[in-house]
Amino acid sequence: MSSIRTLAGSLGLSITTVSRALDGYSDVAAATRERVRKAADEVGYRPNATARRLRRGTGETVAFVMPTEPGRFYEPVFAEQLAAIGEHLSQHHHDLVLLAARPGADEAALYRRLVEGRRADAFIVVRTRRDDERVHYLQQMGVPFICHGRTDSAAPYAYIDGDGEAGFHALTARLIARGHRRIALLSAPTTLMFATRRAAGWRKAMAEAGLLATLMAEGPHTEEGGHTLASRFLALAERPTVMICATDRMAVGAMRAIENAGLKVGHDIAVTGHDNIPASLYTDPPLTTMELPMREVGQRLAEMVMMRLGGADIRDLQEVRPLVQHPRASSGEGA
Amino acid sequence: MSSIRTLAGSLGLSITTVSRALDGYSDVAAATRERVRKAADEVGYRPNATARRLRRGTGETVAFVMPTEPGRFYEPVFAEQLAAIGEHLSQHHHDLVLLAARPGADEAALYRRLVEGRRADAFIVVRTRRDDERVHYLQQMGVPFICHGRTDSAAPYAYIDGDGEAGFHALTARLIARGHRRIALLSAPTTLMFATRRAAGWRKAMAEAGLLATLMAEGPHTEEGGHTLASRFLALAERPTVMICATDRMAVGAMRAIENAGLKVGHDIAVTGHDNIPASLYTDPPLTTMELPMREVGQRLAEMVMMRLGGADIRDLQEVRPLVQHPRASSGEGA
DNA sequence: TGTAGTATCCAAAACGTTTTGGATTGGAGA
DNA sequence: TCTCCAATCCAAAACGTTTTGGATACTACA
Repeated sequence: MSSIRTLAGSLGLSITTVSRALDGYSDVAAATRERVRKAADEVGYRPNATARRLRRGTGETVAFVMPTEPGRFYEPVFAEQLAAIGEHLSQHHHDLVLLAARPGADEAALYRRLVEGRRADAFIVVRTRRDDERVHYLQQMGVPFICHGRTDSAAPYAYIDGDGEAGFHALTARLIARGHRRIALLSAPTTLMFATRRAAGWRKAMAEAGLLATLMAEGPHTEEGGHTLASRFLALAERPTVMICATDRMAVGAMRAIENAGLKVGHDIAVTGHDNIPASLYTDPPLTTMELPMREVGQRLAEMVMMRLGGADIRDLQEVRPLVQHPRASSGEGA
Repeated sequence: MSSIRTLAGSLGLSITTVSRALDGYSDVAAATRERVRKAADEVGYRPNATARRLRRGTGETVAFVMPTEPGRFYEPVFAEQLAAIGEHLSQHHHDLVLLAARPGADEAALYRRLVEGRRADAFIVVRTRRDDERVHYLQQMGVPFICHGRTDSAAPYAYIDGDGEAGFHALTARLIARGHRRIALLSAPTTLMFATRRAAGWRKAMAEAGLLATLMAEGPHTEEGGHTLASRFLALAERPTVMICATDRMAVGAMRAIENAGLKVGHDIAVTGHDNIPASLYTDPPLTTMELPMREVGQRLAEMVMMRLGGADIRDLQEVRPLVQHPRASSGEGA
């Protein structure tokens, strides 16, 4: 029944010695250690994770709560990131537990349940909002966490984020240099931090060129959202010559609206996105975009969680990464 | 320190009574139960999950191992399914732990670690293969699991699957009825069970119409894979008038290859896919596809796992679901 | 020979619950 | 008054580890 007990029994050793042999302590003879290791291998003994966790006082568990909105709103980006996080954490013998909740009451209750029941000893917080109650709560409870994205918190917190502001600034400046003047921004909801940052980059480049940053609208960051906002801009008397979209999914919707209006993307109107989703290479024409490589982010997120759990200082766990630009034909650039 | 102990102490009750009060046993007075409940609420007491699991002997944990291939190969479909599973499991106070491994040695080692260390008491197995060692292993160890997709196992196993065979059969028959004769299949690797099933449906419809099912090629189910296979078919002397793709991502790649060759999708050549990814509505023209709704599958998968853990018979947990067809302009159908 | 030091092992406590098997009390019925 | 039963509570065991604080035997050295 009790696994380490039977193993110890069959070897004529105490469970203490078996435990210490397998953990590589120096106070067990090399010969004994080998004997124990071999026997454990043979019977496929592996310490019961729950018991070890209880004794050690650590759950060895990191929680990832997916924000799910009602309706079709999944983030393709999550899958790749999750795979990277899971892969990396399991190398450190930690489990990634995945939960899902709609932002709001459900989400708050879930966080409380996880923290109070000690079901997770660290969190990864994604899709950060400008005023983010998840961050407030975790700070207040003193639970370690790493954000993917920034927030408007006064107290310091650990994060990794793509430099969306610099990315959109560079993109906008590039397009202005190519002669564009009426540059519209199709933004995601600005309660989301990433949308705010990207908008700031666009606005800054416009200001530097002495252009008015008036052509901005925000909506859901889906194909449909992009389609709706683009249609609105197309109806203008003086329509924009560029539509900068907050995400590739929005850009796909915008491209469709433009073509439906009998115009040619990349010729009559430039379109750009963000994320470099696989399909962006296969739109017609290929979509100009930029990205923060999700595998790397996932891996780094996992590393940062482990460092935080190891006691690393929050201030050493704040990273802003440059985005990789992919200029393509949808903005009259690239191949 | 010890949470239930302090709570009991502050109430002047034994920990037994506190525990039973919170669990709703009938041998504690109604008044006491209320008193305990209120006190627990006030101090935010929640039983330590690890301790409860150890005592109860159940990990309350379901594992989901994502198959990750090297290179860019994420499945957008996973994210939505995972969200649904996570949401549903957590209602039953179970955790979904997410791991990732490349099919092969890594994957086998991971399964062993999970099972032997009792880190999971049930599994969800996705992207099933015709000869699937994960299924063999779990059957042999007697660990409960549910497959998304079928496999060639002799022993019974629990699964939920879309009826890809019927779906591709219906689609092919529909296109034959519209006058098509040279119908090509752009298949995913046939080691994957879903690819085999879909191919079977296509082949059957061709046979019923007395047509030769020779135009078939297989490759990675990505945009690039679809592009490559489509290019190959376009080089044929007598090129196909339909390209049925195993997935929407392949279809997106195929559409691009066709347009690059100066042909018009939906007019010169019909293209179809499978998955109904959000972008499929926004390709030009909109992509004919079909789907097994992932939210429903995720939820059902979670339910089935709970039933299996509750001792339900495997034979009652085998479901094949019809696909929802979405005929659109890429095959000259729909709006 | 005695003693200190080292190498190797182990019994028992602890982690925070749930559950088992009573113990105690008070009231109803004889 | 005594017995029995129901209602309410509780002490202690158990879950399977890890860790603490020795115990034992052997070696080396004086």
